[in-house]
Amino acid sequence: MTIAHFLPLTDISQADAAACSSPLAREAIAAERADALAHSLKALADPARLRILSIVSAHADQEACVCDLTDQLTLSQPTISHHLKVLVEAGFLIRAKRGTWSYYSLVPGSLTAVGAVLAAI
Amino acid sequence: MTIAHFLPLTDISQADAAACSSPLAREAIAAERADALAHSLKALADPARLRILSIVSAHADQEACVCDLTDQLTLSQPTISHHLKVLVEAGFLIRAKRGTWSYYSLVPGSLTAVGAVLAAI
DNA sequence: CGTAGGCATCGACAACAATCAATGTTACCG
DNA sequence: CGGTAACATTGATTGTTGTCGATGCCTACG
Repeated sequence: MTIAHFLPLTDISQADAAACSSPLAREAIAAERADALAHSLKALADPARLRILSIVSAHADQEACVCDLTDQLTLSQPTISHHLKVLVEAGFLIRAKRGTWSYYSLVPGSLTAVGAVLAAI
Repeated sequence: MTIAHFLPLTDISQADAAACSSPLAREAIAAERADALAHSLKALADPARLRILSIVSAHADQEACVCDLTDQLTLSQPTISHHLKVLVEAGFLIRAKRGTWSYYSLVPGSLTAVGAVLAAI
């Protein structure tokens, strides 16, 4: 009978850890969740895309067409289309084509959700 | 005397906008703010770095040494050092060297701040 | 129909970033 | 001191990404 019998199992496993290590208060994020979150953040981590989201969000009807963006961003039209595609595929924008124009609008709650996950890390 | 005299100034300026455009409810994000936010998000937009932050945050004393990270991440030690440097320079981690070991801890509120800015876009 | 305008896609290129092996630096220990 | 252990830095490589010109597609309009 040793003192180990009176310790919780986690303390026994800690005996294997390095000397510098301290106990865990909870589980760390899983690898797949980190991958998914990183994917979302990668879509947001570009100045042009952040400005696109902000311009869309600043419109009274929460909608902007590509011409609104080419006016305000000093980028070529193909580049803006590329950024829009990234944001749509990441789930932050949805596209609505009406006539000749394409209108982009925010997916409600998508930015808030990412922000909340970040704050919970 | 035309009808324009009875319209608010914003409507007059809107006359210059393209036909597809809708009125703005507020200002969009400034270019420099977008740059700064993108820089922060770029530091976070990597699975390994998110896991590092989570592992640090999961420790009871909110502190982890490099050996904790090399144990849990399947990455070489130089790569982990590189990610740690990125997170320190972006203002999410601080480094405390004690003896042979380097201990990394979260900068309080840094993640929450980014999350809040995101949600406000 | 033919033409023009709005937008998406393609292909190419340059800049950047993630990774690792090798090496350097610093502190501890015998 | 010499050796070892923990971590940082360097250099090279490879994959990724932002950007643009050229082109294609679709819709409206005369």
